[in-house]
Amino acid sequence: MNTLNITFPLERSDVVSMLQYFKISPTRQRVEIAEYLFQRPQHLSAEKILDGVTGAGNRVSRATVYNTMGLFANKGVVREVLIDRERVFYDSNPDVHQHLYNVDTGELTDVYDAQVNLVSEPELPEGVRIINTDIVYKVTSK
Amino acid sequence: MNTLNITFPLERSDVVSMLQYFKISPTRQRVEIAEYLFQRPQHLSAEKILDGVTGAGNRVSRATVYNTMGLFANKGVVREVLIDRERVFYDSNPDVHQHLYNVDTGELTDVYDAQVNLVSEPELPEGVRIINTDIVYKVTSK
DNA sequence: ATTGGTGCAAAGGATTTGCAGTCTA
DNA sequence: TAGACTGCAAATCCTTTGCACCAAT
Repeated sequence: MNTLNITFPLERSDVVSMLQYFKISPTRQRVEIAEYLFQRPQHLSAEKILDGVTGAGNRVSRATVYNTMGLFANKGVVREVLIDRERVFYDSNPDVHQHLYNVDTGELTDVYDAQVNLVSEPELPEGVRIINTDIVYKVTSK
Repeated sequence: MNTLNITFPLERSDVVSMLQYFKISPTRQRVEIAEYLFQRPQHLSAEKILDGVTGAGNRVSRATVYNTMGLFANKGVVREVLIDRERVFYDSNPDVHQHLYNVDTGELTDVYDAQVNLVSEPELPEGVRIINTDIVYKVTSK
């Protein structure tokens, strides 16, 4: 069901393989960051990633976290989620899924909905192709 | 096809009615901002709105533009579009539509796709209800 | 040696906030 | 007069950048 067929949590050796698959050289910092991300499918901000990685006893700088997440998002290792005004989230869930965003709490959760496949692709302008389709249900608890 | 049945461009008197409909008191600044927004369906950043309104010979401060757009988005006058990392866009198009975002150019365009109605609503947690559903097709021109 | 990667601190830039002044019912 | 609104400037805070140092081929 997912492209990468990941079994969470991903072990270090699998992380290295994955990075190589994406043509990313597995430096110490990148591996540690990816290990943290792929403990389980999750949505994390750069700050949380920094905290998590350093909290696990590794040394990484903020700049490297930002650089690395930009790289990962670009290569398709994670998906950037721009929903919250405050910050960018990075999604380590490789399965096809949608998001539920609670505007009151700021909570972001995954939704799986098979019927969403019925969505037809739109007519595209010349020369462009779809990278991905983001579907976000904004909800309120009021 | 759209809730408000707007005919662009919206005239001043219609803008006033619309704001009242949304329970927003139509101050001079708010009316001028809304007039600018509803000249036609469009996606504008706060900065562009400020430029546009002041460029039309009106006096509005940056803070008021931000306050007003926050208010408009909250009340449902416009829709906030969070796609571009750089800034928030406000969408004055009241029709049901989706977005096409070109990651290479930063261009944001509307898409109308009837078949999208086939999307089923997801199962929701207790006590929450959907405000709206955002669908964004991210495309590349490479 | 050359290229790529990292880290620190400073810079950048959109948005928010505090607060005083203004308007309006 | 009270409450709502506006505007200015300062503050905030996420993210990017410049640049020196380090690593690996």
